[in-house]
Order: sequence, then C-alpha cells, then structure tokens
Amino acid sequence: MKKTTIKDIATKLGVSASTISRALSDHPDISDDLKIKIKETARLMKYRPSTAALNLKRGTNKTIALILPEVTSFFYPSVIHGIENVLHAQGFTLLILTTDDSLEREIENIDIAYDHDVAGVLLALSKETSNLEHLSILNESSIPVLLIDKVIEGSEYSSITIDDYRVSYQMVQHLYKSGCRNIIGVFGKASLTISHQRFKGFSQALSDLGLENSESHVQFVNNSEEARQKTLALLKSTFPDGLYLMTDEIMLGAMPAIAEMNIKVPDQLGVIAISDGLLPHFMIPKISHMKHDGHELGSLSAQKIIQYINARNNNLMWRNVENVVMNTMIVLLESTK
Amino acid sequence: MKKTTIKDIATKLGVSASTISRALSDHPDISDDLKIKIKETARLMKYRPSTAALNLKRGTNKTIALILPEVTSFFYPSVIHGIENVLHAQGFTLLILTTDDSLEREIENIDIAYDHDVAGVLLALSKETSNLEHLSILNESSIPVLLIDKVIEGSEYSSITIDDYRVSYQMVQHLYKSGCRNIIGVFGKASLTISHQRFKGFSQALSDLGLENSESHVQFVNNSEEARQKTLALLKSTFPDGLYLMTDEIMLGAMPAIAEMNIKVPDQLGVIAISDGLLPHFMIPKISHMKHDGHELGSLSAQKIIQYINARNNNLMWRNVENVVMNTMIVLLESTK
DNA sequence: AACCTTGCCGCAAACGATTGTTGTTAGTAA
DNA sequence: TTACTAACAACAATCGTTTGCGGCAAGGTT
Repeated sequence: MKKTTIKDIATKLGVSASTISRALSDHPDISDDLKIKIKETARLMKYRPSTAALNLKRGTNKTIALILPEVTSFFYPSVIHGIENVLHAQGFTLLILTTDDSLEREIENIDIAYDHDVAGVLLALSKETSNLEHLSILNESSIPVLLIDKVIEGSEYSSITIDDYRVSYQMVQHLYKSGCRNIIGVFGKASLTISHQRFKGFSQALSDLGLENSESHVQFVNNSEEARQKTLALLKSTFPDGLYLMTDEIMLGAMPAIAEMNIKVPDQLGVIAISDGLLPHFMIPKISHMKHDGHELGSLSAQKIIQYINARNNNLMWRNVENVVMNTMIVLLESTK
Repeated sequence: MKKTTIKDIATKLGVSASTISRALSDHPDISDDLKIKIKETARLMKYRPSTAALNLKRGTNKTIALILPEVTSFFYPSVIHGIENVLHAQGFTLLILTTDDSLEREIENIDIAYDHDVAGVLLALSKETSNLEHLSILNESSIPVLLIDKVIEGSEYSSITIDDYRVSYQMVQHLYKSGCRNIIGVFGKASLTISHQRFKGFSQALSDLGLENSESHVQFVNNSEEARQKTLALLKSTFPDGLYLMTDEIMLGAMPAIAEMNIKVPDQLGVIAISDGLLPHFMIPKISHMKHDGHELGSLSAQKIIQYINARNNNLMWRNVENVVMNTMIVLLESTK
C-alpha cells in the first residue's frame, strides 16, 4: 500500500493540495471548520508528511551526521547516547558513519553527509587525518562542522575536547603526590594526536618533577590484549611504583597484567587512568581516574551544533572558531594512596 | 555557496538537464564525446547528486533504520559495527534511533523511520513492548522489518536471535559437569523477554538435573552496580558453588562481589556467562562463556535486511517469516573446571 | 526521389510538499 | 445599487532528478 499524500487527502475532500497543506500547518487563510475536517481525515488516512519531499523543498535536512573512527570503544557509545538524547528532543535525526580510522573512509563519509544535505556534522577525526582539506566541501556550503574529541591543533573549525596535555600532567602529579617516583605509562595508538598530547603531558610532568623519563618507561598499544602484554613487559623491566593508563581499553588489559605479577595496588603500585567512569568502579581494586564523560561530551556537542545551525539559518554569525575544553573531574578510588 | 545541480551543468554546457542526467548514468543515447565533456565539467563543478531529490523520485531511500533500546551496553556497539560495515559496502546508510526501553519512543522512532522512507528497519524491541501493532505501518507500506536480539515469540516478523533458552540450559549443564551442585543465577531486567527466556533455560536445567531451584537462588538486576550488590547478597545467603551470569554488564558487577568475599574461582565457585567475548578475557580469572557475537549478529542482520529489500524491489517473495537462530560457541577459560 | 533507420538530444511530467499570487464569493458600507 | 473588503481556496512555480516520448538531421536503402 502506498503512503497517503497530501494529494490523496485533497482528492478525497474535493479541495486542492495547497489547502490541505495550509490547513495542516494552521494557516489563517483556512476556516476552522475545514481545518478540523482536514486534520481528521489526515489522521484517518494515516497521513505522514514525506521527509524526502520536505528535505528537497527546504534544501536541508533535520539530520546531523556523526562521523567516528569506530563505535566499539568504551567511550563513543556514551557519546552517541548523549547526542541521541539531545537530537531526539529537538526533532533531529542522527546519521552515524564510521571511518575505521581511515582517511579514505572519512572523506567518503564527509561526501555522504554532504550528499544528504545534513544540517550539521559532528566529527571525530581518524588517526590518518593530518589536515582538514576534505572538510572544505562542507565549509563552502555553510554546513556547520564541530570537531569532537579527536582534533587537529590550530584548525579553523570549532571543537570540543578535553585538555589532554593538562589532564595527563595532573595525573602524573597526583601519582607523585601519593608517593610514586618511578612512573610508567601505557598509551593508545602512537599515530593519534590524542595519544601524542597525552604522552606530552605525561612526559613533561615527569621531567618537571625530576623523575626518570625515558622511552623504556612508555608503551603504545592498539588494543586491550596488547595493553596486557606490554604492561606486563613494562612491569617486569622497570619495577615501577606508579602506572598511568590512557583509556578504559588499556586499563582493561593492564589490570590482569598487574594481577599476574601479584603486585599489590596501591601499596606497591599506584594506578591512575583516563576513563568514561564506569569501568574503574568494577576493577579490583577500583581505579582512580580522570573522568572524561562521554555522555556529557555528546550532549554538549549536540547542543552546540544545533546552536550553529540555528544561527546559520537566522543569518547570524556562527563561523567564529570556538574551542571548548571540557573540564575533567578527578575521581579518587582505591588504586592510589 | 549553493550546491551545483544538474541544471547548472546544463546551463554551462548549453544542453538540457536530461542530457546531463543521461550522460552521467551512461545512457546509450548520449554520444561518447558529450559524455566525457559532461563528466569532466561535472567533476570540475564538484557536482554531487542530491539524495533528497533522488529519494523523492525513487520513493525510497538507501537508508536502514536501526532501532535499539540503548547504545551503551557492551553488546550493541559491536552490533552497530557489524551493521555499519555491511551497509557501507553496499552504499547504504545507517539511521540509529534509541528507545531507552520505552514503548512510546519505540513508536515515535518507527514513525520517524517511516517518514524517512527508509528501505528497511532493524529493530531490537524495548522492554515495554508486548505486541507488534505499531509495526503495521511499516508492514502496510511493504517496508521490510527484521527483529534482532530482542524479540517477541511467535510474531509474524522475521528475526535473528540466539536460542536464549537453550544456551542457558547448556551453561547450567556445563557448570554441573564441572562439579557444581548449588548454582545461582543473576539476570537482567525481569521485564525483558530475553531475561525471561534465559531464566527459563536456567531454571529448567536445574530441575532436570535435580538441583535446588528456588527464588532465593536468583536475582534480576538493572545495571552493573546492582549486579554487584545482589550477587554479594546471593553469595552470602546461599554459599553457592556455581554462578550463572546473563550478560557482560552483570559479569562486570559480579566479579568484584566475588573478590570481596574472597571466594576462589574456580575452586570454590565455577562461573559462566553470556558475553560478547571481549570482557571475559580481562577478568581475573578469565571467565568461561557462551560467545554471543554482536558483530556477527549485526553483519548477518544487515545482509538479511538488504536481501529482503532487494527481493521486495524485484517483486520476489520476501514476506516469509524467517527465524534465524545464531549458534553460540562455548569458550572455556579459567573460571570453570 | 521517397522512405526508413539510427543516433542524438530536448520537452515535459512526475515524485510530495510549500507558498506567492490570483480568483471567487459573501458580506458590509456608502 | 455600487464598491469595497474580508475570508477562503485554487493555480502554478519550485526544490533536483529521472524518464517516456517526440523531433530532427544525417546517412542508407529501394
């Protein structure tokens, strides 16, 4: 059965399509009696406006594209959740595209978003992305873009991030304060800007505190399993008293390694991580962490992009580059003294 | 800057829009010379066809809606990943809608999917859903629907699931074989069909094996934290030697409870879970589990729905109810003898 | 020379909805 | 009676593409 259109209602009621359209949108030109009759039959005929037609007419779409490297981490699902809630409430719809950390797919997905006339784009860059030329197509069509979580420094696009450098610096400081003097760190994929930033903060803090800061105290890993192996290796080679973990995935791998070595946390080893905030509470012992709240990032991002879209639609300024840095709470649990 | 349309190219080249359209789709009526020229200028002018216009013309959309209770579990992100990969390869696009386990939002989302003229719908039912009337709107418009993971028994819609009953039954059998005689179980939200099914398999196995099967040996929980608390209570009250865990979330909460009680796994307590397959490898000790592979479920679902869509488009049969039950592998690790 | 192909391309309708303009009717005021 | 104004509703263009049909010119066949 075909969808009922405005024309179907018009034919049935013996009036013109424009009258139906106006009646349904409460235009003053239509009499109340007719409005009621039209709305009633629209309901009976299960009329629902075609978004395709509306999109074409409006030239824009109440859809936001979310382009992500992946969706299976601990972090991004919360981000999606945060975004979805805001978008749904505002009548927007979410198009999720994943890049598998490939620049080629990122470009493809930007094009797809462009083809769809999305109202805005939320983008977490792939690890292969080193410049933002492929975004120009969006920029030229005045489609607002907001970079989230994974960005490139000094770009001309607005962004929402955490201060990876500072957060990491503080984490090392905290380990130091609780007595750690021989600190090692496990980081994500070396090619990611985010890993680089976090490493820089980590490294600088070590130097500033006069602690050993050598390549032998650091590992870069691609997944939980690798985190486990390399943490194990680090533990064996450096006998540390402090451990820095860059993500939930890494924490997941590192904890079994610690257990395997029979190291007592926090007595022999202080541990601190960056986390979305769920997993640390279920590690043994519970892990102190900087809470990087994905849900909040998502919800904030969604609000921001909608704000840009509205500004754009009202011909207000919206191209100002705005770099929001979310603050990160430290949550002290059992893994540090 | 406005998007360049087919008309823009037509004007520029002094030919008609239809010629452009035909040239770009390699219609034989257009000479090769002209085709080349048109394609070249299309490229130069950064022409990209408007999906909105195409959707309107076709009356359908290369988009699949995925409607989920939530997106932050351990399971659904893998499902999304599996779906996304298949869809992207086939030129489809993914619209994700979440229901927060509310029937009202499920209905809203069905309507949104319908409004968008999506080509197909992948649906994991909310816990509040007890009948499928709200799907009739899709059914009447011949929009293929595939129920995934969370379904209702005996519905007239195709589905992909695991045999929750059987899987649970086997898990208890396995605990029994490894010597457990006093088995407890922790399940998800009581209102979910999936919890009910898993509980039934669990319970039936206990009865069939002649083991104690009472309410006091079972808990239903809503999240990891609750799982922790109620597992703790169960451990204290029943002194079990076998523990059944329904999901990754529950496992995450249960393990700290076990640790807190200083119970040795598997010597004092055998543990088995249903899991996506990642987390169990990073628990201490590693948890034996039935691997319910979200990625595979997603990828299979995507293939199926595309198959239905193609059948539909070619006027083939596709309304046959097809209930695929995925097989589940048992992965034996350290938590059972 | 009259007639047919064949190759190439344009015209116009259609998809579903919105909206500026125009037209009709009834009612009111002069 | 005439003129004017609301009030109401239809017409038609428009968004970007596709596609059936018709047209025209060049070349081939009798």
